[in-house]
Amino acid sequence: MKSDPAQNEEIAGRLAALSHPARLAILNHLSRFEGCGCGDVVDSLPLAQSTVSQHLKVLLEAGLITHERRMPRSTYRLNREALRSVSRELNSMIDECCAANCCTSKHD
Amino acid sequence: MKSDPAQNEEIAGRLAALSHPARLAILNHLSRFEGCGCGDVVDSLPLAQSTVSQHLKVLLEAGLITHERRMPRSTYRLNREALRSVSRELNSMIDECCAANCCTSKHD
DNA sequence: TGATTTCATCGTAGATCGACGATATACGAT
DNA sequence: ATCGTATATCGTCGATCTACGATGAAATCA
Repeated sequence: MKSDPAQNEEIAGRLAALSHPARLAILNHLSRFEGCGCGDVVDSLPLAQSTVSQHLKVLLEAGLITHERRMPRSTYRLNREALRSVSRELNSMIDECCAANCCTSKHD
Repeated sequence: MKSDPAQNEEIAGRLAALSHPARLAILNHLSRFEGCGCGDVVDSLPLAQSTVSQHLKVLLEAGLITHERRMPRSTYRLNREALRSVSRELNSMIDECCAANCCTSKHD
């Protein structure tokens, strides 16, 4: 129930990976076209190939997607388990915040 | 069910407010000590007063906390409704991603 | 072999973030 | 009126983010 700095850091990191519209759009695209390559994603967004590749890297490093580098076409897939896990973590953190019947009101 | 760019932008914005360990710690603190002022938060974190004030502003602008500017001590409170709403939004977005039985696999 | 396709990475420029100290503001108390 | 406390805002600096074009590597195709 304590606010663990390390845990905050971890959750914040995962949320950071999610906090960019392009990355959300990429996740959305991957959810509809399982196993598509970088180029497919590029076609679905108004961004340069290198930019999309960067965003994919961010998502990959956050563990939210997986990567199969089978040239020439590499495939990206959602890591649904990880996504659900982030969602659950945020949920429980917020639940704790909301449930906490603030034992002590410091001033009032 | 479409990936709406505007909606992505909005969710991403809220998540961005949450994606910093100090801000999570602040929310946590506020959940335990309802209605405390900036100084109280400062005492609970290894950050300068101006920095904490900044973070509070970010949370405020994201609508995740409320502010009652009753000088000399202003009070910040969690906006539990907004927090739950963010959590729910992320949840449903991820649910959609996970549920989507990717109709078409572009290549395989 | 050489050309093409697909993708990752590098280098870079501009924008934004995160932190701080210093300063300004608002108010209560003396 | 002045002082002290609590807080917000400003200015700044370094670090990180976001975007791009250019380049490099890997595999397939001609």
